[in-house]
Amino acid sequence: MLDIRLIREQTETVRTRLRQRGGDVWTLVDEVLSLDESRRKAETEKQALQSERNRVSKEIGFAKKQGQDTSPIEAEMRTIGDRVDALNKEAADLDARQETLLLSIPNLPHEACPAGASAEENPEVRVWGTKPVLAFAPKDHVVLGTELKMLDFEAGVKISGSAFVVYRGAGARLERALINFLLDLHTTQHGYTEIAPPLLVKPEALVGTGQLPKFEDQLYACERDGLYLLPTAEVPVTNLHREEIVDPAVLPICYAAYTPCFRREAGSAGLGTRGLIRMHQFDKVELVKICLPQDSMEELEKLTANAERVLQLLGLHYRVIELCTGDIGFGSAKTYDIEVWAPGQGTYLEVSSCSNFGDYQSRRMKLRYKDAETKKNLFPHTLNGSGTALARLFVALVETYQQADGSIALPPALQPYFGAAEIRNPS
RNA sequence: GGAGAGGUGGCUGAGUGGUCGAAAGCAACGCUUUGCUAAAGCGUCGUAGCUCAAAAGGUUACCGAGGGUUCGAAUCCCUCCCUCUCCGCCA
Repeated sequence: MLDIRLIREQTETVRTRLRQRGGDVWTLVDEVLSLDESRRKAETEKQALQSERNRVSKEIGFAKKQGQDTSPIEAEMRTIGDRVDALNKEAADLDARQETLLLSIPNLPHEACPAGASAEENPEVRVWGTKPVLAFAPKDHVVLGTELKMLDFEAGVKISGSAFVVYRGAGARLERALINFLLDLHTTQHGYTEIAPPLLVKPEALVGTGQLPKFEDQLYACERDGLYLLPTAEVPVTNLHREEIVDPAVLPICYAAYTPCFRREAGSAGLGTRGLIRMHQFDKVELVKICLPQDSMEELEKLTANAERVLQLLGLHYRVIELCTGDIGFGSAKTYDIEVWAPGQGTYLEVSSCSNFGDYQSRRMKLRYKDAETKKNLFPHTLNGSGTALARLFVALVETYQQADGSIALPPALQPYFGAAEIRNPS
């Protein structure tokens, strides 16, 4: 969340930057400021009374020891107590309202975030490789996966409903090979520590990373237990250090985690999309970083490069785009999306979104570090990016490496993980 | 799920109604002494809010969480949560 002091002291800047996101969130600035003013007024008044009460209470203690009758003062203090209670309620109420409001205000886009109204204005940053040229009409992954008995969409529907899939045989094995390949790459080559987190998380964790309170309708909830299925490993992994004061010497902290991700995709336009493109459950390897504020932009570049490395090693053509102010996510200050080419789709698919959240998440989750010089507790910056999403990587992979005879030739990097060089029809 | 024990500052641990944000020890940091190390001495050493132009200072809150009793609560009462041990169940 945004620092209320920043809103107070640099109101115009905050308003302007929020405005760049589009919509009308910027209008919440005035609301939060007026709430803040009443809150502080109530607080100050309350504290003056409490101070008075503390002082007199001590005097009563002394007087009683000397055997004096203190009942008149006590009666007087009772009325002060009542006023304190009332003011306390008022202050607590205003504080809660301010907190709620602050939690629903998105992050400020960074100066380095390109201005723009919508996805159409996202600039392309770079392109790697070229679109593969096939000597035949490419099949899409649904056809390929079904023919090779790797993907069973009907079974997914039977067991769990639409937008669920069953991987089987070589498909299940390929998925597992990809997971291992990605984790090994990031842990042994890029210096990330592997994490295997719980898949059910508390609401506090989701507030910390920004999914709650605003996006509850996108989450699967286990109401009996007050837990949610995670929509991304970003949630448990970033929250590993929630409410901690970390030693700056250990920064940057770099974590890599494989987890399934669960998303309701309520109201999502693409939910009817054919195949694996948009599922309620999909696998993902997520990269998370916690670093010093001055390092976060450089870390974002590294993080993005680490995710790109996946596609390079797999020989998949991709492009990197930068999200403009009108398109970046709720908590993000700057985001790169990596889109891989899928020949069967004839389009680019987003397989990674790498974001610098600045101190937006760490403030929400009270994650801090003690500054070596000033000894003050400051908020570190958090980042995360997919490294990468598996389902769409699967799509790009089988569609790119499909052969004229309907088999799939796997790229060399994956062969040791898969245990074979190609996937053929098992029958 | 059943029974019991317990939750106090980075850690250990004292504190059963008043001057306690909290003794003491350890750890950490700074200074002094010291050829280095070690040791000793002195000092500093929680978090958040409000106030203040800022710093200093002042002030409030926080002893698992939330309520209650009281002029006054770490301390008394209630509810909840968590941890540990044992039993049951279980991958």
